[in-house]
Amino acid sequence: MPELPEVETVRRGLEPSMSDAVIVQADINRPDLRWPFPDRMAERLTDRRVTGLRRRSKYILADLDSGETLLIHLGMSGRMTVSGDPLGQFAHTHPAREKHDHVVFHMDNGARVTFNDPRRFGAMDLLNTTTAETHPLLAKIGPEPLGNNFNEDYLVAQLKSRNTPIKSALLDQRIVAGLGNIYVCEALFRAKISPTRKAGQISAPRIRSLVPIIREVLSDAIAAGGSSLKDFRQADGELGYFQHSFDVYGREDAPCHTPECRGVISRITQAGRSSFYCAQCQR
DNA sequence: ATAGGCACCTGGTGGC
DNA sequence: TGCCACCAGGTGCCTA
Repeated sequence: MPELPEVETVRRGLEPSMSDAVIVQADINRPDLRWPFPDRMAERLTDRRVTGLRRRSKYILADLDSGETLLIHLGMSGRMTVSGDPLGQFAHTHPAREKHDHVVFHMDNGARVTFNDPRRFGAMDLLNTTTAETHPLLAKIGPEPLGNNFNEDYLVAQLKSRNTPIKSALLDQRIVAGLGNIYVCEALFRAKISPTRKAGQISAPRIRSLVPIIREVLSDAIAAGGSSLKDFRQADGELGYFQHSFDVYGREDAPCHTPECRGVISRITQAGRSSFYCAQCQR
């Protein structure tokens, strides 16, 4: 589910409940997600004020007044939802604990933030705020696609000597952060580039064209409140709308959206994952 | 260094 | 209903 736009949507949804609020209780309902939780995680979170909520790639980073930062990754199926009354003005009830509710943060404003993740590919860790960028999970990640360090010259230089399909290259988080299977397919469609084309053999002008397109695809999705598939929900439980805007993802055998194009969308497997594209107009 | 494949885990869907 | 195969948003790790 969660690529950069979904993670950013979740971050924004959590902000009113978590930012500048104190975690008065942390329920840790199992010992691990993808990896074991850090030592004494509940104690290290309890009574800590969240001083800021950031996002880096697909990670949410909650800065704490202890000088530590809580790192959260949603994996494939992770969700974070808010219940209760963040303003703390009214009596309210919280929903019962559900299956796969692995971590629950009780905030001093009355909000409850629940991390639910059936497949448990997600992760949490605690790291020093000042050295967060050197954390093993963050150290090798490339530039933010919506930031200034991701630009045309950079992408051309990165892809120039790559012998891997452009699809795989754009999924490589070391080249650019935050893209996943859906938005790579969508960006390549808008750029009219076949996912099978070797990155290094695509002309510089076409590579350059990918930069504003990637920015646009991600911005559109964030503006729509995230997408992704079937069950993506924003922190307030509302469904994201971008899923209604997919041109290729999940549209196997459906007509190509390019005006005048008579093609239908194909699904192929690359590196074990589905790629959707129009073989007629993506070259 | 780079590229490709597997593993981790659960649930939903569709066919028989 | 039951069983089974296949598919799913990610990414660390291992092997050539």
